[in-house]
Formats: sequence, structure tokens, C-alpha cells
Amino acid sequence: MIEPGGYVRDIFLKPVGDSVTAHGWVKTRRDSKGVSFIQLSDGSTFADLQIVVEAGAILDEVLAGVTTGASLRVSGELVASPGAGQAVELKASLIEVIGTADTATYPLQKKGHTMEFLREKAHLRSRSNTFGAVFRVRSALSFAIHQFFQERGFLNVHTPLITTSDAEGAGAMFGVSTLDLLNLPRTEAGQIDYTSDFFGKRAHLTVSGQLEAEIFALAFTNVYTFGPTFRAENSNTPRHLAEFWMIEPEMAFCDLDGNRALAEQFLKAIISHVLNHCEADLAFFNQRVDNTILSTLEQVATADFEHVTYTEAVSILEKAGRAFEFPVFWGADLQSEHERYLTEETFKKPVIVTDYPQEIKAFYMRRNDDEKTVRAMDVLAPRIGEIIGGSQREERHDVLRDKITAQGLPLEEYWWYLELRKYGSVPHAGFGLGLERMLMYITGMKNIRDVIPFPRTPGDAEF
RNA sequence: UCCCCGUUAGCUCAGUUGGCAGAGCGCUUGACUGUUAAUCAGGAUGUCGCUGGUUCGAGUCCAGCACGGGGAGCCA
Repeated sequence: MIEPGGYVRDIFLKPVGDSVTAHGWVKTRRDSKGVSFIQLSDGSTFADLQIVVEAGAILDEVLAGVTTGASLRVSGELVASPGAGQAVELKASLIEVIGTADTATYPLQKKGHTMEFLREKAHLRSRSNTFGAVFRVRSALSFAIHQFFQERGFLNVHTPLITTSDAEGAGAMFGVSTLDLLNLPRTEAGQIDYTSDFFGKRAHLTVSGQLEAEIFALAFTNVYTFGPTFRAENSNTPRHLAEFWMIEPEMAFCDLDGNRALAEQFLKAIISHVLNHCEADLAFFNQRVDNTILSTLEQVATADFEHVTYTEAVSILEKAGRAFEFPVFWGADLQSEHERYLTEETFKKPVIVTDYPQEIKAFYMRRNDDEKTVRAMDVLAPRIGEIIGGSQREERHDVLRDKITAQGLPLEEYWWYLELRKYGSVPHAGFGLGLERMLMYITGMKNIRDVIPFPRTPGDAEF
């Protein structure tokens, strides 16, 4: 394997004159009479290593196998580059073609691919400039998220992916079953008999780890989850996946103000980390994908977020003097167009909206004294809308029981959730961040399917 | 799931009033002593998404279906 020090990223930092060996895949090759240039990438950094092959240095039979997509081991001397694009380059004295790639059929070319085409080549697209940058940023972002919480004493909890309760009473869920679909056991009433199923009752893939995270918050004080989440909604948009990754911190002894403050610190910290550690990748996105991302990210990392209540937001929208497609009135949920107006036109930066009407929010959100609103918060970002959703949780047993009943949810399914409010209940709060939504925001990528390695969407689970 | 748009060479696309299937890039052959999406010259490459229909004749008109994109809803 390649050890630290052997990545292309490391080779760039070595002194001129060193003997080095590089491994990677050929991105492209240029020939002149007497000299060839090979762009070699191993994914460790945005820049390719330029390999220079002088006339006679390498056998023609070997060089014939050096084509776009082929994998190589190259040894030679690191030299200062007289060309403009790079400080150093590798003067090859030995090239081994590890795996060839037929130029007639290799799908990736030097330029001109659409995201849609590359999505169909998900097994090769990670070798491209764009997807190399996307997945390096994704990895750095994931690290920054763990670091942020670990440094603050948060416990990382692995909540289950298979669940027998419907966490929010909302959203279609994927069933998990070992029953024979061609021969389903039936109850006398004709319903499917899940008592003979693997878990003895109906099971699903989780739509959120929040309820289990609350259990851990009431034992470990501050916790967070970071794992995959599943929604079986038939959503066909550039912002939805059937399988995506979500981060859900949950804090005991915390109210909505603390929750809001943490969300803002969190976003600033992880954006700063990426700004400091992925400069070349971000420069590429800023140049080729969206020329506003660098200035936007720098602003978000430093400027204070706006905070308005739902009631204030509605008031702003009513005074906007604009004909929205969906009417604005107190009690209506904010639509995409309303969120965009607030973030892109009114404030031009992230906005945290709090205290939504009880009727449009989930049962577990803490009811305010006005009996009409709940301690909910949405962090809205320019261009992509809701990036974080969270709330202070209802910690009062009787109020929570009433809210579950009022929303028509089965009390018995929530027995343990209610029992947490009987034994040492404390005010607590948390939020959820969609990793892919955050990545879209950071990279400027327009389709969520292009910031996850292998997207799952309705009708598509290839790879 | 609803609305709109699209599907022509490996890729990105043009294709006029229904009348011989096109370009650029990629690939390939050659030229060129240092390129940066190299450049220059030549060459090959087609189930016009699928199934029907209209017509003397359909890439072009009509219908259905499939797939893709954008917008909406659901939401992270």
C-alpha cells in the first residue's frame, strides 16, 4: 500500500533532486516530438503530478500503454518545472503500467462531460477533477464535524438503522422484512401477520436517530449521531435522496437559545475547517461551478446569523409587496419561495427562524406559553433553503402525552420516550443537519446526487 | 406524485417547409524539442430512445411508453 509520504500530495512537498516513486491514474497525456507529458492523479490532492518523459527514457512499448485511465507506477527524479502550471514535475526513468485502459472505450475524456453523464459512470467519475474535489471536501467536512463535537465533550452515539417505531409520524419509510413476498402470512382479519417476521413486528429503516439520541443525551449530557438515514418518499428533486447522511446533536440542560447558538457555531466551525483545509478544491468550485461560493463561505464563517421568529418572518413577507405563488399568512408553512426571499433578498445571509405554529411542526417540539407556537428552529441558507431543522424538545410528560394523542399517534409506541420524561427529565434540545445539503452549499454543486458517492433515488440504486 | 422541457456519432449539440445524416471535441494516422483542455493536417465512427400511426417518403408530424433534466409538493 501507499504509506504517508508516498501520496502525490506528499511528493509535491519534497525537495527538488529527490528520487521518488508515484502511483496513480493517468488523467491525460500530451506528446511533442521528443517529449511526453503525463498528468497523474492519485486522488490525494486536486493538482495532478506532471510526469515528463524525455525521448528514449522509456521504451515505446511501455509508453503505448500510458493512456487516459491507465494505472501507473512511476519512478524518477523530482525536478523544478520550467512550465507555468506547476512548481515541480517528475522526470521519469522507470514507468510500469499496472493496469491498461483501452482508449477506444474508456468513457472519460479530457473535457466536456455533463454531471448527468458522469452520474451514469459512477464507478469512474471519482477520478474526474470535479468529483475528486467533491469527495475530498466531503471527507474533510465529516472530519470537521466529528472534531467540532468531540472537542466540546459530545459523545458520538450510533443509533440503530432498523427501527420498529416511526420517529416523527411523518415520511414514508422503507420496510425491513424477511417474509416471503409471494406467500405472506395473514391474520384472521386478512392483514399481514408480522408476528412471524424477523423482529416479531413491523420494522423499518430509520428516518431519524433523534429519539434514541435523546435517550443518550439524558445519560451522557451532550451527544451526536452521524449516520445514514432513509426516506421512501417519491421525491424527484435535486435536493432529495432516499439514503442520505445526517448529523443530529442532542443536548441536555439546553433550551432553544442554546440550540440556536450551537447551530451557528457549528456551521461556522465546519465551514472554516473546509476553507482552511480544502483550498485547492474550493478554488476549483469557485472557478468552474459557482463563483460566489468563496465569498459566501467566508461571510458565513464570520458574520452573525440573522434571527427572526416565525411571526416576524411572516410579517416581513406580508410587507414584501410581492405576489408569491403561495399566499403568506400566520399559520401557513413557509414555502421555498418564502425562504429564498428571506435569505437571498431580505438578509442575504443565513437566517434562523424560530417559534413556528404548533400545527405545522412535529409532536416532540416544546410548546410555548402562548399555547400556539413551539420551540422549533430552521436554519435557512441562501440558494438551498433549509439546511438545519431543530427544536427544544417537550420535556413535560403530560404535555408530551397530550401532543402525541392530539396528532393521532399511538401512545403505546412511545412508551419509552414518555418514560424519559418521568425519570429525571430535563430541558433538552437538538437539531439535524443533512450532510449532502451542507456539501451542496459548500461546493456549489447543483444536484444532491453529485455530492454522495452512490446516490439512491426513486428508480435508481445502481452501483 | 403533478407541471414544463429534452432524448440525433464515444461526449456536447445543430439539423430549415416532411425529400442523400452534420459540426466541435474525443478516438485514430501523421507532423512538431517543453506541453498545460497543447497545436497543425488527414481518417474512421449512426438501431436519429422504444413501439405504433399518418404519408409516395418521417430525425422532422401524431399517440403511447421508457429514460433524463428543471420547477412544485414532502423534507434534511
